[in-house]
Amino acid sequence: MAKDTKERILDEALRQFSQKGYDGTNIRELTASLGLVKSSMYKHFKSKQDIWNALLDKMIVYYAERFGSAENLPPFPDTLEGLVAMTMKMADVTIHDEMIIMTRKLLTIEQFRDERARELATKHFMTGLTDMFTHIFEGMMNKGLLRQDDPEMLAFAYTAPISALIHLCDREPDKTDDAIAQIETFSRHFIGTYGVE
Amino acid sequence: MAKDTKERILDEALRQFSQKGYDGTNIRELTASLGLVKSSMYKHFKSKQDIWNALLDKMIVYYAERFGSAENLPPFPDTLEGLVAMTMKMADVTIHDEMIIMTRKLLTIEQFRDERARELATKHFMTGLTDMFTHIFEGMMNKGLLRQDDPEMLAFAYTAPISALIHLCDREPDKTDDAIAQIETFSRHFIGTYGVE
DNA sequence: TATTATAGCGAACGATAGGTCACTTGTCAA
DNA sequence: TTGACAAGTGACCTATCGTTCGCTATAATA
Repeated sequence: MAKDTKERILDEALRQFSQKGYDGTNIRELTASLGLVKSSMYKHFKSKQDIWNALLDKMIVYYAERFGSAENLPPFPDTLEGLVAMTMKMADVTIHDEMIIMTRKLLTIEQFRDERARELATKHFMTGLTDMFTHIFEGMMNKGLLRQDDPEMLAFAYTAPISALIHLCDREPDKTDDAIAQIETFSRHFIGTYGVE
Repeated sequence: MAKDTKERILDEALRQFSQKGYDGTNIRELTASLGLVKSSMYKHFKSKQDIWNALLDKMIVYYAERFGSAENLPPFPDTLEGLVAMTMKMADVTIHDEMIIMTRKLLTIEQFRDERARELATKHFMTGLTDMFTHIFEGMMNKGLLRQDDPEMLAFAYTAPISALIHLCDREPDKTDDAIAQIETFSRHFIGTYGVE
């Protein structure tokens, strides 16, 4: 039950920080959401800032485990339709998984005030996606599925619009269905342009 | 001198809100930056929230004047190189103009907590750019400069990556030069793909 | 010149923030 | 059975927040 509370505090902190920001979140509300009183928090963390630090540590570890190693990369699609399918699968997860949504919101909100949040934001929103798809597109070009081109440029041209639509879902959840449809349309347009055959 | 102070408060509020967020900004520091004491602010605004409201009013008016009317649209480029030039000109302004940068940061930070900030964010970051380039690409397709295609899709595919690089500059100003170079490379790659001849 | 509105000031307000501390409770090992 | 420790509680501290108020200096108006 002990470590559980520490984890529950971190979970609730992610929830509230991502909604109201670090400054807009107060310990009393945070702990009250867990059925605790604010002083209880200090049995698990030294300070509010300490919660923030632990939360970012956790996010960094999670990101490294999830996207940092080559083993966790998705397999290269062997058809153009496979690329669409893989894209839609990834989009669906990243758009609907509440934890991932909150992480993205948090990084978006706090990127200008916290150094590590800034670094993670660039990884999450730009380089991570580009790197992943650079590899995928390299593989697909070698298999003759994609027109020969600069794979990194194509990866960027592919992921940036999708990323923009994901951010739109974070901002306006009502538009989620539209955005997902747009992602698929965009993906098909992309393979229509760069796909072979 | 009277209205001047009111404007100066709004300017400084934009500066501090965009750096530290609404909650992270306090009236004492804000007014002190203008050589005033905090109570003087209340001669010009009813409350802190009132500053926020006035600031968003101003931003909405500014955006409508700048991008809302057809007259202020840039002229259609009549060469592919003209598209690159126009893109780089717009990117240069939007990346280096401090007021625009602060506006973008503010909308990024506060988009999840303020309804009007959310709406403006979607306009600034998505629909505004897409709409503008949809028109431009329609014109260029009619002139035979761009391959016949869905102009809205192309506009989205063109502006989203550029927008992502602009956001990167906001987050990591050190990478500004790289990002600008990337925008040009991307723009040329785009006309290489969709340009005629 | 007398009057009035404006804009600034400093002191003070209540509310709330993060944080500390002495205390209680429950668990488990010695 | 007892002692130690972890986890939770409520009272309390200090700092700071946004806000109000009475005062003053100035400048425009009548």
